[in-house]
Amino acid sequence: MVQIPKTPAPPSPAPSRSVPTSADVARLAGVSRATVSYVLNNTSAVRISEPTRRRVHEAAKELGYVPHAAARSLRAGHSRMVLIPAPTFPVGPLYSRFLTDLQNALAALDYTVVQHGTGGPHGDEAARAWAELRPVAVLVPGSGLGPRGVAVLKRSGARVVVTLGPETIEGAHALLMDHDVVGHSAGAHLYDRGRRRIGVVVPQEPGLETFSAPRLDGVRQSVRGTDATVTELPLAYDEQAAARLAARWRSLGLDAVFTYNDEYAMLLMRALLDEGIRVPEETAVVGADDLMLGRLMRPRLSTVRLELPCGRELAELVDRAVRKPATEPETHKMLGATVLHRESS
Amino acid sequence: MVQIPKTPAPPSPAPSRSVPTSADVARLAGVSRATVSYVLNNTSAVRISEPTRRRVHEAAKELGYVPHAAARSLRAGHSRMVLIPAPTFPVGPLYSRFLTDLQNALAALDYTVVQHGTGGPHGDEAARAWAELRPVAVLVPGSGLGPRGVAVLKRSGARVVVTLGPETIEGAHALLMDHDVVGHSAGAHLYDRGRRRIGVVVPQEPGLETFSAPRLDGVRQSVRGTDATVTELPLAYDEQAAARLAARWRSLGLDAVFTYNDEYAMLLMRALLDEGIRVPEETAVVGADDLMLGRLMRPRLSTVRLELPCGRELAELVDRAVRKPATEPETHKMLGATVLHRESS
DNA sequence: TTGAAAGCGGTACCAG
DNA sequence: CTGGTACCGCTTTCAA
Repeated sequence: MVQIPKTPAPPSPAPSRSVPTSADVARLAGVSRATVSYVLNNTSAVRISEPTRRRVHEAAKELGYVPHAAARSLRAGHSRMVLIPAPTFPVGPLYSRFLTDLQNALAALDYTVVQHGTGGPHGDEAARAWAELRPVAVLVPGSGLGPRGVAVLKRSGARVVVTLGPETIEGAHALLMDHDVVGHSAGAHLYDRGRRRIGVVVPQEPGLETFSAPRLDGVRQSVRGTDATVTELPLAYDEQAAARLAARWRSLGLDAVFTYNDEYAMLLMRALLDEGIRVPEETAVVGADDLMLGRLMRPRLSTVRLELPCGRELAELVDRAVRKPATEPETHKMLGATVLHRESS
Repeated sequence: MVQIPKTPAPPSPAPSRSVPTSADVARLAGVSRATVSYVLNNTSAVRISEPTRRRVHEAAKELGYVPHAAARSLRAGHSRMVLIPAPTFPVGPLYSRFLTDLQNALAALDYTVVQHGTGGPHGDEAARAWAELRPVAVLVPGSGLGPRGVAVLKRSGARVVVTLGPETIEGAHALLMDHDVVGHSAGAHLYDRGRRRIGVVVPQEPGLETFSAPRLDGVRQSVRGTDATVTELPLAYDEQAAARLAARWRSLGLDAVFTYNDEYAMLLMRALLDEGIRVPEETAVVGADDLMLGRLMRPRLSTVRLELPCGRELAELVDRAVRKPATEPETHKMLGATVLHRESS
């Protein structure tokens, strides 16, 4: 039976140039849109005859039909999109791997993971832009999202908001990734090795305060109530700055330094060595993040290895929360830290 | 005037828990949905009285109304979403900065940038998942997208497909980011400095072939027709592997090595030095990507600095192509490379 | 200046 | 087993 289009002569001159819809597939297969939907979604509540299924599949393939996610989620009233704001600063291999793991784990649970490039600084206004996409879950690394932002997301249908930062936010699940454990480990390690005048490098680069402040704080905590002192050392990520700091090193009277991460450690350690300061005899140096390259320094760099939650764990937490949103926001302390003692401390 | 809901008693028991729509705003403001749309979009073709505008804005704010992007783009027939597949491997600070720049530039042109976490390896099936989102443009770094994938995207409404890779793909704009210029620069530099037996490190890590193969090829090209030889040196990113390679270094009889990038350079250089091989006297070492840390090595690491296109340029190209899709796919050679000669070569 | 109504592409009821 | 149809939330004519 030949299908006759309902509209006798559609004004569109070149139908080939437009995007195929399920109606086009239905027309070509000689069935209704409903049937197309049933077939392509393998709807179990409905049995479609094998010949029909084949015709639909063939028509879909021939037209290069791809379903329209927006239309689908509009109708469904919800999506399976997990939204993660894209980081605005260069991110280390650690976080990179974590993100890839997480994406794969979520993809395995049939979520669509999307990193949204935010215009302004991650803030409550950014939350509005995210909310427009009606994600089912939002994972926000770092701080910067306030209770208002969380509220906006929740009001627009997000069933889960998870913050991966140093603090708990009202209304959101929190994966407390408080970097203070890093500083704490480093501080304790240095104290145990007899160091008492501890410097802590704080990067000048913007966007890193989120991590550097808690790390500094962790060192402070670790020596609280002892006779050890903690000195904050602002440092920009370039050789001259490091050289300047090294030049006045002896006047600072420090016997140890925790450098925020391995990159700053390598930068500073090189400058110290060039200045004739012996490591670790005169000054112990501890970095963080366990970069491969730290092992190449002489002396080999001691470092604090951060243990991020594995992607699958987090993915399952998200999935659980999506399915049973009644649960109160949970707070988990997710971060572990281990000192890898090598030669520089 | 009190508004009376059209439906006498809607079955929804808790309307407070559902997402506010423009209809809710209209109801609260005592106007029609059309008016709400006009006000919130500042539609210039229609003049709305000031009191009405205020009422609408207040209602929207009170309800915490956020427009539904899917519904909007469904109605409009197009979106302003630019889709970029998320990289699946740890990415350097260089590319990281490039991406951030690009995102900002596109955001300034009022596009929504979204990185899509692909399940499988970037391929033509992944293109289907991207196409479901109906992005107006797709930027694909690396290779892995074939002509079929491009066709799928185009058929589902993408007005621009740009590949940022080593090769041109049928139907897509190509920003030829052929990393061969990196290898070429390094090879030429080494040849100029009298080196004739050149090794090239090729990382064993998966996902890096996209870059390593062209870089190797570039070195080959640079010495074609001369008496110089090029030797491929597979290397995993760990200390033992580097030590093993260094142990048999003298038997290889090489007087120079280009190491893919600075990280591998540092790894290998350390191993060579530990083996007692003098750099650069016996063997010259050149890395790539100009990492800060390379400067800290002794001898300071020579490197090839890659010049990525600036984000704004690319954003404008995309914007132009979106607005005038009639244009033939263009092919641009976007990559420059400069040798930074320091002490290791 | 404002409102009614027709869709955009899919899904899921209910009837046949 | 399949077709008709009423939506999902929003924009945009066309009338009033």
